Amino acid sequence: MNLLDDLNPQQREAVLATEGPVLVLAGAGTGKTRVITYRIAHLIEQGVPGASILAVTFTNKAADQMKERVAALLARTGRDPGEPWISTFHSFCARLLRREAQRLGLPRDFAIYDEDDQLAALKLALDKLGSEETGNAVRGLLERISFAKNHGQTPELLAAEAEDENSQRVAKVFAAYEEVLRMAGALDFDDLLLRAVEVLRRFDDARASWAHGFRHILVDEYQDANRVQYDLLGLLACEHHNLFVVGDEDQSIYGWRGADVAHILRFAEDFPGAQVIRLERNYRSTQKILDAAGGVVQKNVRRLGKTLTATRGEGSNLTFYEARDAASEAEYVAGQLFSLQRRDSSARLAVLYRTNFQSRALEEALRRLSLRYRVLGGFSFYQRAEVKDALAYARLAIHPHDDVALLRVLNTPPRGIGKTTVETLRALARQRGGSLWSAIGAMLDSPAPGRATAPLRSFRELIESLRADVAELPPAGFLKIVLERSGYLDMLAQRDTAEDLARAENLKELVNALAEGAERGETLTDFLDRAALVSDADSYDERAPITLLTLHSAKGLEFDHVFLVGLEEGVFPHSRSLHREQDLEEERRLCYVGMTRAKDSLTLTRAVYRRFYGDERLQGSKPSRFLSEIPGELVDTAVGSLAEVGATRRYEPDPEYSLSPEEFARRIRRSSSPPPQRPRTSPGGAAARPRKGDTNPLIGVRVRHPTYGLGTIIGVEGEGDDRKLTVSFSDYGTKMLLERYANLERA
DNA sequence: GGGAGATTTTTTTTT
DNA sequence: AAAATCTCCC
Repeated sequence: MNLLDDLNPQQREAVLATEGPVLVLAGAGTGKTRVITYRIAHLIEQGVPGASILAVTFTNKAADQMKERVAALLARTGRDPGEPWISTFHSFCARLLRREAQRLGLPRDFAIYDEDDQLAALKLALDKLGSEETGNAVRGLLERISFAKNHGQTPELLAAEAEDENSQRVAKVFAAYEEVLRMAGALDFDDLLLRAVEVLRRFDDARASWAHGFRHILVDEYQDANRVQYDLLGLLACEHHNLFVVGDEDQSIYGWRGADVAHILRFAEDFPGAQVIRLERNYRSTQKILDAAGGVVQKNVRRLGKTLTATRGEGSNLTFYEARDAASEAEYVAGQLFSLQRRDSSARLAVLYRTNFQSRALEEALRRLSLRYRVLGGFSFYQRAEVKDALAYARLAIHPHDDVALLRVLNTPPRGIGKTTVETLRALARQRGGSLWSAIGAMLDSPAPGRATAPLRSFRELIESLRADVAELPPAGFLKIVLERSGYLDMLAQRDTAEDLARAENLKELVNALAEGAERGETLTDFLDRAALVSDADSYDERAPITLLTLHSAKGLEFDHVFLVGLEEGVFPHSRSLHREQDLEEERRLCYVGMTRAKDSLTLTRAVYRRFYGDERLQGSKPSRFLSEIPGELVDTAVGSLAEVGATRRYEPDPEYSLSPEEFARRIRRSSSPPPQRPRTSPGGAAARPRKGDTNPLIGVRVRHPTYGLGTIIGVEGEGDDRKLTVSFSDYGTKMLLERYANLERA
């Protein structure tokens, strides 16, 4: 049986072009993964050893899927798949670094810091600098550091070119952060890529041997490559030049993580002699869905452009539903899911949204109808506190100078080492320029015994004993000992709530997972790597009848019927993308990705009013601009929808909004467009009627702000110079302003 | 040192 | 609304 018979002419061309650089521009649903997997199978069939093939993806999900499919194809042809390297960029780099770590002076068993760890490390760094930053600012700093790293910056470089005080500070924090990681023997996600590139750049023999080893390199979703990943590919392909990349510039949705569409746009210049093959036959969606999605993304400027042709026929129109609020939006979606499922119990259905918080309303509605569903995202197993605690003990046993891990478990379970002691230890560590672990040693060696001496001593003994065991025992056995000796299980048993029971169960699960891993030959370090590198999206279960997921995690998946919810300005496109054209283009691509997940039907919904941050007020919204970018003739309005798709109705934020659904719908119908204007509010006017207990006459006053425009005062706090006003703006949501600075005028 | 209660923050998207 | 963080008191 010939594999090539399964492919169309362009796909076949891509599979057969085995020499030199190749760029496959593959629109959504055109068989991108198919081309990669068939190519791998074809190469192996041609006698290329599996181990000389490297295929990289961005997600574990994609990597797993690819492995499975390649194995299935080769089983068909009766070939032994050998061991092609199929993994994500990050786990490939981790693997490379495990072999090459010593060259860089890294411990062989370096830890991998996930985002939580990074944040904790950054806080430690800030603490060392005596900084006061909290929550918000810390995240921002981490982003800046990551950005710097991904653009080839070091703390020194950054400091050298810093022009203002702020940049100077970032450079300083960056340096302190790097020092925390260095001392902990840890690498963050960015480091994995950077350090792998460093090895290949600095050591000719290393580069020669890795580049020699991979005769064929294949890359999925090339549009998501950032600069470091691009560099890595260049280095790995430097000998054989057989670099095969597949991507779609219209599906580049990771710009915020450093992905640069430019890489795919100029592949042919970067790799001279590259062949470019286009796949434009779409096997997934109906033509109407493709045209609708195309209509949106066509508004983008930075793209190569392509037209997808459906092989599955025209299909039916999209559906639009405008609901009153998030709850009724969810109710509508749930109802539709219910009847779709009734019609065809094997149909695979999905609800896509921009941000995770939108899942809550949907979940409630689904549960009311007793629909079974899965939510992608949220807490993954490895992110649970108890799992992270257990793994932190393991990390400490391997590398006790890991401050982040140490702080995590120092007093978990409670053993009498509280804030004061931790502060003392931190001070000591700072002063000695060492880790907290060595500070514990120093403290215990000093003559003056304090209140925490005994607990610290027993903690030290605990970790020492685990250090001795970690080398001796199999991973699962070791973890069991960790849980017993640390008193973690006792703590859970003692508290004995339902939650603790579940935690204990999870830990059992973790021990099992380690045992299973060990059967596959995984070491404890391998397991820790995997725990750090898996993501929520990897738990995707193909058989689940209904899946709720974000647009980002939907990439690469397909469903029979798709519901895209929350199509409102500020939600999707996201409010933080509204002010930069390039961000908007990315949102538009995200919309394209979401729409093209659908095979048979696509329903778009939005809520007129939505609640944010558990605010008691509902915020009015404008329909997402994407709705008006879809050719109108492709969309039908659902029965019961409050408005047609094209209606550019505009709603004021409505602080006192409290109409019944019926009354609400009636008013909207009556005043079709223009919107249901509240009577102009004035102090004391009917519409400005304050809520109970609120007597401040300013409430309800309409004001104008120089940048935010028109708004309504909905809250007053404080007196005189420090008076703070909460104002609800039509286009910018609710803001808290210091009256003194806000420059407000009565409207 | 620890916990209860108050206060503040969170909402992009992921390896 | 829920989670994270802070504050205060025993």
